[in-house]
Amino acid sequence: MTKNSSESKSPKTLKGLQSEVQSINRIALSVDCVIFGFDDEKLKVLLIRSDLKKFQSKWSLLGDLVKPDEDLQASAYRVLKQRTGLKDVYLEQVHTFGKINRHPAGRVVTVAYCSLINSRSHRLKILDNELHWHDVDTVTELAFDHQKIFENSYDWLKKRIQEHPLGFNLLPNKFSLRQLQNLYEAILNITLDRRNFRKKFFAMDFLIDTGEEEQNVPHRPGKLYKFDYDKYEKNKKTWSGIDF
Amino acid sequence: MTKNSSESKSPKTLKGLQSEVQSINRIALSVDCVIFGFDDEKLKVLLIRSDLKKFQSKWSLLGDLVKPDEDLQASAYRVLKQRTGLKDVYLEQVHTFGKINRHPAGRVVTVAYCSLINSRSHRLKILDNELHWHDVDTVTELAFDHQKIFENSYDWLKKRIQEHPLGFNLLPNKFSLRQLQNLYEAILNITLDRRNFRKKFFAMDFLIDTGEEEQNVPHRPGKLYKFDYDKYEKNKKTWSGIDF
DNA sequence: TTAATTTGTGTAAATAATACACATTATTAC
DNA sequence: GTAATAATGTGTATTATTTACACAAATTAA
Repeated sequence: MTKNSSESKSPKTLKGLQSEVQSINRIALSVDCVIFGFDDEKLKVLLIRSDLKKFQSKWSLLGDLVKPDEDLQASAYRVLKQRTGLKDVYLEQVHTFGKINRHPAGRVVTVAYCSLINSRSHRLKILDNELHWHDVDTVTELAFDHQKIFENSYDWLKKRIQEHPLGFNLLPNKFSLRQLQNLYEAILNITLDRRNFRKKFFAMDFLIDTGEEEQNVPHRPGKLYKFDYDKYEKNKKTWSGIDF
Repeated sequence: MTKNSSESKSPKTLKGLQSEVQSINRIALSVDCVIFGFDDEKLKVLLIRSDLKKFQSKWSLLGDLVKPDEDLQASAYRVLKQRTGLKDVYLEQVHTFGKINRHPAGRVVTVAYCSLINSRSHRLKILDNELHWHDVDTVTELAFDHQKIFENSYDWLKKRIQEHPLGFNLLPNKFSLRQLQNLYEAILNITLDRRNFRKKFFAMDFLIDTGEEEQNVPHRPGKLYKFDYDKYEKNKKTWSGIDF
């Protein structure tokens, strides 16, 4: 194997390295957002029709190229903002996909971000019929390698939500325990015991009783709770080590 | 906000996209490997003196620019191979770091990989005194943003090793349960009950009794075991959802 | 042969997870 | 306005998992 300059062990000048960084060694970098929403008792993911002719009939994740003067995460927030009109939403990096031929237009490495949004608040904004919420269990054959990215992100979410109470990001500010349980059941695709579920969440002690109740339900109304973000942020570290 | 071509919603030709991908929108991409080893009852990480003058006195992770025709993971394997002479080692992507000013030579986005190697097998190869194993608890002030990358990777490892039996990658092919326990204690920085530890590992049923025993120990010799990689691979999916 | 050191093993107690039923509160239909 | 419907709100017994803990056996070194 021949040694090129980047493998050499002699100290480099900053200038030398700069020319390497600015050389042909550059690659297009994109972000793709897997945007989850929860509505109608179902977990949804926001997809757009591919704007590439080759994939005309296929759906794809929302993404864009990262600009050279833009933070990676800022880039993901930009995509979110453009497509949903929302900012200050939950967003977390999941994985980077870099197979050489994953994109037909050339080498594009993409960083996948997972976002959770409360689909009530955004609904207004989506008038574009090229943009659509899909039930997660009907998502198949996305464009590019987006099917794989989606599946990894959904697996990631299933796991992550069992370690951290992220679900609140998918619910309205005030929610009933029934809504919360429906959410968990939809994401994990299981049924849960109501009493044990309630016991578990109360034990976590992140629910604030708003004193309010559900309105206009054809049965006994449930209490409405808020999530105690402050308390969660404070206790987060002592829970479950990792937090990027 | 002005719309540029990548934000337009009209279908694109492949050619149009190609020019975007090949345009100024390109960024230097690197991989950085956090290579863990275990020796002398301590968890170590392999570091190299920064080859950049600005960071002359500082240590850094092992990394290199990704080549345009190289898979991301292949790139990490290349770095590993160059530095340790080892291949077929455990390697997994951890996180991508993309702050604008993280690198003094310009915009470089880096993908961090975590690698676990058995430091016995490699030791031969490391004659370069610019390359050194550091106790993980003495690693401070690495070059670039490598301190952060290291800390995230170490946190990742602590978590990951409690969900998957990765530790075997850090041990010789045949090992005693004491070695295995020392490893877990070193990584997690805790002490464990010997009987419970053994019970737990035997219950997992991934240990193969080799019929051999330790040699030349000044006390009763322990049995030597091998890790059943095949069995682990088969059962992996049914355990713990995610697997990238 | 004795002392020192580490291996190998089981059980009881505490904690966490699961299974399960009925009274209460509201709406709707009659 | 009474009865039927439908969901909320609550506690306990059972099971499974995790933790705490002690002594005999094997080897080396003195």
